[in-house]
Amino acid sequence: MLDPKLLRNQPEQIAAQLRRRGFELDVEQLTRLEAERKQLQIQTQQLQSERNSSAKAIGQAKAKGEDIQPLLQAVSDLKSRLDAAEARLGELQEEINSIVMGIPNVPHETVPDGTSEEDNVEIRRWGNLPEFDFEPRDHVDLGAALGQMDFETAAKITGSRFSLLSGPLARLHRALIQFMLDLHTGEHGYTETYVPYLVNAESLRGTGQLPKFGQDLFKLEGEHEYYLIPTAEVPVTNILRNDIVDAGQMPLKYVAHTPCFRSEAGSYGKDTRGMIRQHQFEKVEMVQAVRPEESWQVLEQLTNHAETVLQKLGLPYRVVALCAGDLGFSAAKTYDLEVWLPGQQKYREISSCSNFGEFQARRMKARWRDPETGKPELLHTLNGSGLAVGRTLVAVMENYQQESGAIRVPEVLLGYMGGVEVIGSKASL
RNA sequence: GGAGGGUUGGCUGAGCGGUUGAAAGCACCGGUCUUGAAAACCGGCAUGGGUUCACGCCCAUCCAGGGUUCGAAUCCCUGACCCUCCGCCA
Repeated sequence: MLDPKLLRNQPEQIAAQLRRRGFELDVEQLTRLEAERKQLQIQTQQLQSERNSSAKAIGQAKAKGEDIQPLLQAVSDLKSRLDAAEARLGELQEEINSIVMGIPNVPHETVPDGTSEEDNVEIRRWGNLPEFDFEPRDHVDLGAALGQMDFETAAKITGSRFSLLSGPLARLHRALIQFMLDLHTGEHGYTETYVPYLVNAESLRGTGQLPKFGQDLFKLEGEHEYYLIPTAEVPVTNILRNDIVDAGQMPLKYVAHTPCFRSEAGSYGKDTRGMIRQHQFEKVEMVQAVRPEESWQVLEQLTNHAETVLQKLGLPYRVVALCAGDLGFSAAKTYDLEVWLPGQQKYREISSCSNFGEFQARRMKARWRDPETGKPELLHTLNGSGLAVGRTLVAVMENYQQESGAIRVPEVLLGYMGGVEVIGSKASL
């Protein structure tokens, strides 16, 4: 949520910034509603003030034993006028609020211009692309040949966009999770958290998935209005909702592994092959809550934390700055990490690291006490995948494949693999 | 599933329907004292909104939403969440 004061006082400037990301702010409508609200609010408050003072006068008169009938007479029609004013004000505020909740974050000045993925800007590359003296296969072929990745059976159990892993490949998947958590807790200073995988609507509003993107979510039927989490960002960031954090505890750094559930509505026909785009996938997510003045520096650090995972796994990648038009709803700036997939001969997104500034914090009233002022102030939130586990598995399979179709286990994962060094060798079966 | 109890400021915790936006304690900030610190003492200290050049003034907020009333933290209804006991259970 943007600062309502800013929205009120300089709507044109904000509209210009939002236009960069392709969002058209109806300034005329907003200023009209605001003017109306203001006038109505003043009027309502005057009536309330009148009610309060007359009620007080009646109380005092009664205490002195005076006759209160004339006073009661005087306020007889106040109530109806006040009720009407309050009702209209409430409607108006609701209307304004629903508009404001639907306005995306303003892109940071360093975010490149552009309207789509095509305009994203490559920042840096790491690693050498693997060279094969055979035609590299993609993870679907590799997995099928191994007999350890089975989309048909997953479709039987549930439907499309689910996967079934087995044997050493399933273990490799788990090993990646352990490795990532150990790395972020052990070397990057994050606190491991275990969180609910079902969340309420308020939490989704806090991080920005609602009210606009309900169609991307799986919603439970039944007694409770609960949703499956689309990312750990939702439960982890909402730890701070309605909280005031002591300055001494900052920065707060959380890491969590969770499954993520996405309906992928509107992505029909896109990435239908393999594990790239699934309704259910595992992700290790880093979340930070920091002092406002630190957030831009922290975004760079957090991105580096995600990069470290790829570096340790020896997976070549590039870092891309999303252009304004490609930014997510709540983000002020985002770096995507794209890993090299030999099977597709392409870089594919494997992590997304964003600074949300105070956008999420304002929605969820996540604050910290600034020792300078002694006042509670909005903190800044950031998060990044560290990493998407399914896609990392894909990347490992494709980059570490052998001509035989076997998969060599990356060095850093050996300790998690119970002695398996090559998946698909006789020894692993 | 059954029966009770609860939700008040950063925290703990009082609160007869009428100067209660809210006692008290803790925490925090400032001051006195002290060589310094602690202790003691004095003072300050909720959030959001409106208005003012400013001092200030006004409005809202005691889980949420309705209701009763001239007036609600306080009474009534509904809901959410938490706790205790019983039952069931990984």
